[in-house]
Amino acid sequence: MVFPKRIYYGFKDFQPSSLPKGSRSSRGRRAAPGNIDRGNDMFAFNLLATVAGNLLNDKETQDQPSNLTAKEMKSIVKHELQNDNELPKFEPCDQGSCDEGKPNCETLCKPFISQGFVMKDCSEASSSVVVPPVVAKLEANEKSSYESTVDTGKIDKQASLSAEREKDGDAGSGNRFRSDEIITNLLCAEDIQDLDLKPPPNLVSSDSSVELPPYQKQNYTGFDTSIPNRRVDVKFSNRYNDQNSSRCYPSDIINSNGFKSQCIGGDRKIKKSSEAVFRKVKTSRQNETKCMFRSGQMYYAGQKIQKSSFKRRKFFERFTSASHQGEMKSDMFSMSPEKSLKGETSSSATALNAQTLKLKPDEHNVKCSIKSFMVPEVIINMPDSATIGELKRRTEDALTNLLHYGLQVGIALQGKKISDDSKTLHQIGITDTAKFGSLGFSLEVNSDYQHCPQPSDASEPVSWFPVSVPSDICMKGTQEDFTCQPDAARIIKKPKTGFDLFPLAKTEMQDTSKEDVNALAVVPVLNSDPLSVIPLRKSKRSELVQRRIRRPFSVSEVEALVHAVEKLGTGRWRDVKIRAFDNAKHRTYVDLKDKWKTLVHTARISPQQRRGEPVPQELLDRVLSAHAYWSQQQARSQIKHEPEQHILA
DNA sequence: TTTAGGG
DNA sequence: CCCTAAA
Repeated sequence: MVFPKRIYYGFKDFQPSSLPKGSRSSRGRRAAPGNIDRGNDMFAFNLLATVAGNLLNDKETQDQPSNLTAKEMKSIVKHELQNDNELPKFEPCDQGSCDEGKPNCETLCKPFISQGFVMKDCSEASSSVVVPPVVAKLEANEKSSYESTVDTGKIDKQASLSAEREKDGDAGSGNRFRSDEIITNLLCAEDIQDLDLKPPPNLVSSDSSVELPPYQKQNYTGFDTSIPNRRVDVKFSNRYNDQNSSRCYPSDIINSNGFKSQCIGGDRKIKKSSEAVFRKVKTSRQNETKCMFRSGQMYYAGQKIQKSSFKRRKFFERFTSASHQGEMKSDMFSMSPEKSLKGETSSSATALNAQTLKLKPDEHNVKCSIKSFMVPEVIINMPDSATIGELKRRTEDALTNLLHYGLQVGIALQGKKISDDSKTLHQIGITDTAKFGSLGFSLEVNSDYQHCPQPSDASEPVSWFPVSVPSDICMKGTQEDFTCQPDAARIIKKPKTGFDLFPLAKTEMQDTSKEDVNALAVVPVLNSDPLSVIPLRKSKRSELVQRRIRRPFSVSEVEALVHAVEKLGTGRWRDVKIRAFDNAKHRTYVDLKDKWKTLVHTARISPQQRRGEPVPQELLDRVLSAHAYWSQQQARSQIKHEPEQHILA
């Protein structure tokens, strides 16, 4: 997967009068396309996209044998995500677009965010004020140059798509402007401050609900030439308008964290199009507002982009039609069927793939290239005095956290979710005959997120630490709402990357209520539709429930377990749990029972056969003796009771 | 829900 | 760790 390391933003004067007055139903979660909410998804999305894009890193292609099961594929993808050691770098206002000598972009952006960026109060939106969307568009300033980068066989297709793009572009030309302008706008603090972000009267709503735009539809075109250097970008366009855009990432822009990319014609500016809808809501708590990020798409750039181009394709209908309300629309990604000779692996295949997926003779290879991910809805609660930088880091925290614990990978084929993880790619039809672009990846919230460790969890490694920023982060899942105990998310795991939380300014810390200081709370998104609140495990998609992460027992845990079992015996796992693991929320009594089972087994095998962290022999001896003792007790009690029952009978 | 045991 | 019959 390859994502741009930086995303550029530009602000364009909004045009309140031209904004349609959207209907605002009480349910309000899904607004009709084209309503007043259009626009600001872009910013929200890009915030997320940038973070996630960086998190996801450059896992560009994956060579998968076609007998790989969907489950395995998901596992691999997730593994890729989680193994990404790159520091998330969150740059909603890209430094790269700020010329030297200019004030830093956080300062520039602050007036923007303080005026209109923050939009929604999750809890009580007694009245809402709709802020006109601030539209940012970065338009392609080249489209002809890219043809040379793609296989000739695809030229025709691209040409036709180009034509379509032109057509659509004209339709939306009113909002388009050149990237140069955008960047200029972005860089001019005065301009930003001069923006009149006050909403027009007709956009003030007293409705108690806030209407949110539906998930963005995506138009996607991607041509994977299977030649990294000739990789062609995909393009997304949100549903609000079908304007096209394309982008090119000059090396000096994209380069970040060692990520090198090249762009022929490096003087050209990045091109991209997206929107974001922001709304402002009066909140009960003054000085605090919440950012609500709707899901969006991530843009990506190939590692060695030489040209970029956008073609369009009506692609999302499949997804939307097949999608359940509240379900995150599938992402796009392309797959290029690719036959592999025996033992041949793609040079871009990751080490993981290389060692995990050994191709058998005559096995077909399927090359998967993830083009983008959609990010589940995230709501971030923070004071409006916060700067963009804080928002960035807050979002980083949230996404980092979610990537570690809350996200799983979903796979869809032609818009239809693949629910059977055991099916192989071949069985599903993802083989030679796979149609280009028919496979979708998505990031989803997994139900086990509620199992995130708690501060009281004594068995948790010290790497758990309280988040030092006050924030509430709501996240809406893909298929199901997920909930997390409020304090369950007050800690996040410090990434191995050494990613540090930003220190909040003292003044701001003081302004924040104590209750919030250590809260990185994942709170359930209020769902106005009770019918949609369906327990995950009881849904038909139960197959999608992610397996809990493996958490090997530490020696100290084993010690506690052995001690408890010595005391209580082997048939009272609930008591063992309460006695020794009451504060280890991730250890269920079933887990303890299973662990005991494996301990007994471990104790019986030779030390050479044992794996994992070695358990002291002393403990294993105690396991055996305790097991023997309680087995005997159990047998005795049966002998003792059976006659009684016989007598009673 | 908890136990017990196979997968 | 998961799944689930049985209690």
